[in-house]
Amino acid sequence: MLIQFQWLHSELSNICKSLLRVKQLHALLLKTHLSNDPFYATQFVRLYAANGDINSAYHVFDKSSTRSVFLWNSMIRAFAQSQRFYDSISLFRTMLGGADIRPDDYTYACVIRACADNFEFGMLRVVHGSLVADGLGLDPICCSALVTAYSKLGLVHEARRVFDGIAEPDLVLWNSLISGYGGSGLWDVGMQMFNLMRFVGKNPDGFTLAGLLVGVADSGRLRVGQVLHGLSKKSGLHSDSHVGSLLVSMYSRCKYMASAYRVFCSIFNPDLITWSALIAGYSQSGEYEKVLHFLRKLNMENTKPDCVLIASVLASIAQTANVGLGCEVHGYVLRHGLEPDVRVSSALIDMYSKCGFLNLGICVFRMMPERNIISYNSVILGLGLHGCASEAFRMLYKMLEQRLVPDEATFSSLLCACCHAGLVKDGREIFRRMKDEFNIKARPEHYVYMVKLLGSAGELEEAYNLTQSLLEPVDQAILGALLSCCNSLGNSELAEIVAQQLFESNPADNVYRVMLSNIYAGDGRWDDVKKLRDKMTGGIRKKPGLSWIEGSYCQL
DNA sequence: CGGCGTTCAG
Repeated sequence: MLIQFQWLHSELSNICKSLLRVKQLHALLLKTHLSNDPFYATQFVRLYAANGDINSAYHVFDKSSTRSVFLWNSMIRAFAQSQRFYDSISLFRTMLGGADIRPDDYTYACVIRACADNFEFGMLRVVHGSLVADGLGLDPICCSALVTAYSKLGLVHEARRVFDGIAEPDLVLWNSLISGYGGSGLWDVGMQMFNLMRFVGKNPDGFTLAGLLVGVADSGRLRVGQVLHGLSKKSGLHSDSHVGSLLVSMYSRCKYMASAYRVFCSIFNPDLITWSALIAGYSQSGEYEKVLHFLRKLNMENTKPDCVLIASVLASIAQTANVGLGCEVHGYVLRHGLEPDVRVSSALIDMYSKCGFLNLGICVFRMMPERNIISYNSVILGLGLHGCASEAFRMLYKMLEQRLVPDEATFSSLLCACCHAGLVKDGREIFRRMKDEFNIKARPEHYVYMVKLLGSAGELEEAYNLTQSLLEPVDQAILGALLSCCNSLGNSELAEIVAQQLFESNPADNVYRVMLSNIYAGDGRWDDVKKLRDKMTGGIRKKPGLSWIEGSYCQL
C-alpha cells in the first residue's frame, strides 16, 4: 500500500495531461482510506479542472466531508477559469455563509480577478466590502488585485484610493497602479507615479516598464516611448520578452518600423508574440511585402503562426486585394483547424469581400460556430460595399435577434451601405436610430457618410446644415466630403464657404485649394483660379496613384 | 494554491 502512495505522489506532482490518467488515479485513490484527505481532494479538483472536466472536479469537491481552505480555493478558481463565473461566486457566497471556514487572501485574489474578467462591478464592490470586514483591507495581495480590477473596469480613481490606503506599497502594488493608468489611457499619470516610485527608492522591473509601455504605445507618443526604451536598456530589461514585444509594438504603432526592427533584432530569442508584433506593425504601416517576407522567415524558424498572427496577415492581404494569397492563408487555416476562431473568420470575411468575393465571405460567415459583433460588422460592411443594402439591414436585424449590441462600426457599415445604394431615407433613419435608440454618439466617419449620402442626392443645404450643427473645430474629413459634393454638383458659392473653413483650420494643406480651384475652373472663373494658385506655395504635385486587383474578374 | 506586463480581427 505504501509503495502505491509514493507512486501516486510522484504521478500527481508531474503534470497530468491526460483526463483518462486522472480518472484512473482517482479510481485508485477511492479504494484507499485516504480518499477523504482534503490534500488529495484538492489535487484532483485541480487535475480535473486542468483537463477540462469541471463536473468531475466539482464531484470531488462535493463528496469531500472535510474541506480545507485550499480545497475551497481550488474549486472557486476552477469555476472561474472555466468561464463559470456564477458558479464560482455562488461557491464563494456559500463559503462566506458557513461559520467554520473563512476566505483567505488567496480566495479574495481569485474572486476579485473573476469579477474584473466578467465586468461585474456590483459584485466587485460586495467582495471588496467583505474582504475589509475580514480584516484583509490592507493585505498587499488583495490590494493589488483590487487595483487591477478597478482599473480594468475603468475606475482608476477607485484603484488609486485603494493604493493610497497603503503606507508602504510593494513593487507589485506600484506596478498594478502604473499598469492601471497605462491601460486607462492616462500614461502621463502613470509616468508621474513611476517617477514617484523611483523617488521613494523602488527599482522598476519588467512589469513596471510593460505597464508604462502599454499606455505609451496606445497613445503613439514616440518621444516618451524612446525614453522608456533607453531606460529599459539601462536596466537590462529590454531583453525581457514582454518588454521587448511592447517596444516593437510601440515603435510599430508610431510607424517607426526601422526602430521596431532594430529592437526585434536585439532580442535574443524572439517568441511568437514578438514576431506578431513586428508583422502586425508592417501590416498596419502598409508595408505588405514585408508582412509576407517575415511570415516566410517565421516559417523557416519552424514556428507556426497562431490565430492572432493569421488575423493580422489577412488584414494586410485585404488591403492589397491579393485574393490568391488570401486563399492560400485560408488553406492554412483549414489545415490547422483555426476556422472556428472568431478573429480568423472575421478577418477572412473582410479579406474576401475587400477582394471582391462577397459570396466566399458569406460562406465563411455561415460556417462560423459562434459569431460576435465583429463578425457581423465584417459581413455588413461586405454587403454594403457590394451594394447589397437590404441584405446589410437584414443582417442587422439578425444580429439584434442574437442579442448582440451594435456599435459605432456597425452603423458606419450600414451608412456605407446606404451610400453605395443611394438610400437617403434609410440613411437618415439609421443615423437617427444610432443616436436616439442605441445611444451612440456620431463620430466623424458617420458624418462623412451622411454628408456624402445627402450630397449625392443633391441635398446640399441639408448636408451643410449638418456640418454647421457640429462643434468647432469640425473634422476636415467631413468638410472635405462636403467640398467634394459641391464639386460634383457645381455649386461654387457653397464651395467657397466650406473651403474657407478648411483653410482656416489647416492653412498649410493645399489639397482643398486644388479642389476649390477646380470648382472655379468648372465655372469659368479663371481670375479666381489664378488668385488661388498664387497663394499655394511649395509642392502641389499629386502623388501617382496605384491600383491593382488580382483575379477579381474570374467568376467562381 | 496567490496579487502586476506582451501580438490580433470590423
